[in-house]
Amino acid sequence: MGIFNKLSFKDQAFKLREDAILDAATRMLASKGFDLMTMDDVALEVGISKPSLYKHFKSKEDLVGEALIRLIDGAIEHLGQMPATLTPLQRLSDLLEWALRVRLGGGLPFLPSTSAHVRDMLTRNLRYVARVLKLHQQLKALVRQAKAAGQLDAALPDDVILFSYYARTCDPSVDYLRLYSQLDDEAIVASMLRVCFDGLR
Amino acid sequence: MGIFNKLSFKDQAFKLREDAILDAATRMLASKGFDLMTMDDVALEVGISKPSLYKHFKSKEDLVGEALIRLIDGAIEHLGQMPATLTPLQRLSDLLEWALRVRLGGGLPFLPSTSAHVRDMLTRNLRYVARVLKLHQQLKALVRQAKAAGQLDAALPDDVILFSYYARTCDPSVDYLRLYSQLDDEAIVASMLRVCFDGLR
DNA sequence: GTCTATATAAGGATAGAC
DNA sequence: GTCTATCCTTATATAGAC
Repeated sequence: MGIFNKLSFKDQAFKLREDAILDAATRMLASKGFDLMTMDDVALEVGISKPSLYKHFKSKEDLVGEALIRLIDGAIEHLGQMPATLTPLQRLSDLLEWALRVRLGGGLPFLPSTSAHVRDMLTRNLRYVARVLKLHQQLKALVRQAKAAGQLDAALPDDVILFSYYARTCDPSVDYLRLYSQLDDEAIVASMLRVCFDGLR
Repeated sequence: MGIFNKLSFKDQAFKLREDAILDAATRMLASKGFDLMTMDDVALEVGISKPSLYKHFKSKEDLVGEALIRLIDGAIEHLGQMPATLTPLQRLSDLLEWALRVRLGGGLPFLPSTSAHVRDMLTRNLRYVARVLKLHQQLKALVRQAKAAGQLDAALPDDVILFSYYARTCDPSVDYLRLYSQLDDEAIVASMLRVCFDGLR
């Protein structure tokens, strides 16, 4: 029994450290991007050595994949927690707002991959692809409901709406507005939502 | 006199090769992005050796900067050639359409820098910054005219409109639509324009 | 000015001691 | 399981011959 408790404690500590690693990786991905995030940096930030890091994640690709899976799961969870009273369009808007706030708070956008390298890497990560597909199906259903209710432009193909929607979560204008405009985070979120659904006109 | 002609010929050949290098770099930046574009690849594609490549451009950053300057100049030139009859909004729409077609044809988006690394690099390139600023001023004037004429949402700050506009030229949804939707290039351009100015609603 | 050959540096990944 | 020390590959950049 004592042995089992001891193992359990170890496992708990292991799990805690794993979360710390994922947190650090997420922060660094958000600030520096995939290519400039080094395993040395992550290990240093967490306060462990590189070989220890590799005991948790067998490669950099694996680590990044897990961080993104956690993010997608957060989005799915946020979708599931929404009050039943919201319309499909309100759900889409609410999730985008959530994603923008996560990002402005130092987190990651989903669809972080404007780079073909990262995109290909993620495509080979079957667990990641499965999660993204699950989220994609839920969002596709919302888009169809919103279109049927006249809340989204029915002349636009589903794919166009969905990919444009994803693209807004990783829109570089957020970074530029933060750098070069006087808007605070609240105003940035509000502007992005308005531009997304109502356009520039 | 003969010597001067000879030098002139050499210079011409040098200039031609320089254009070939920039063409190759542009194609590779568009397809692989900054980090995966190697100087070896560029030299190989042009058919010269790496040291020769470094006779033309003193660094990878320099080469990429020149390629992007050429691109921005193309945009400025396209703006200048527009018929005088176009309204400010039509000019903005026309330039975005041009940028999207350039990109779909294997070229580059301006504002290629969703990566902080590339963005910082370009910020240090004063010649590039100067060109971008020139284009930015022209577009800002167009945005203000369009707003005054009621052709753009006056409730949106200029910065929001401008950065969102730039972001549409490098929108990752273009890549995803090409990969995963049935739309041809014409339909993609039309959809992107509609989404940009009228939103998803 | 062009090449072959090489210096140099960064970073992903691991061997082996404890 | 954790560390120190190291390997190995890749890619930028250059030295030096012709």
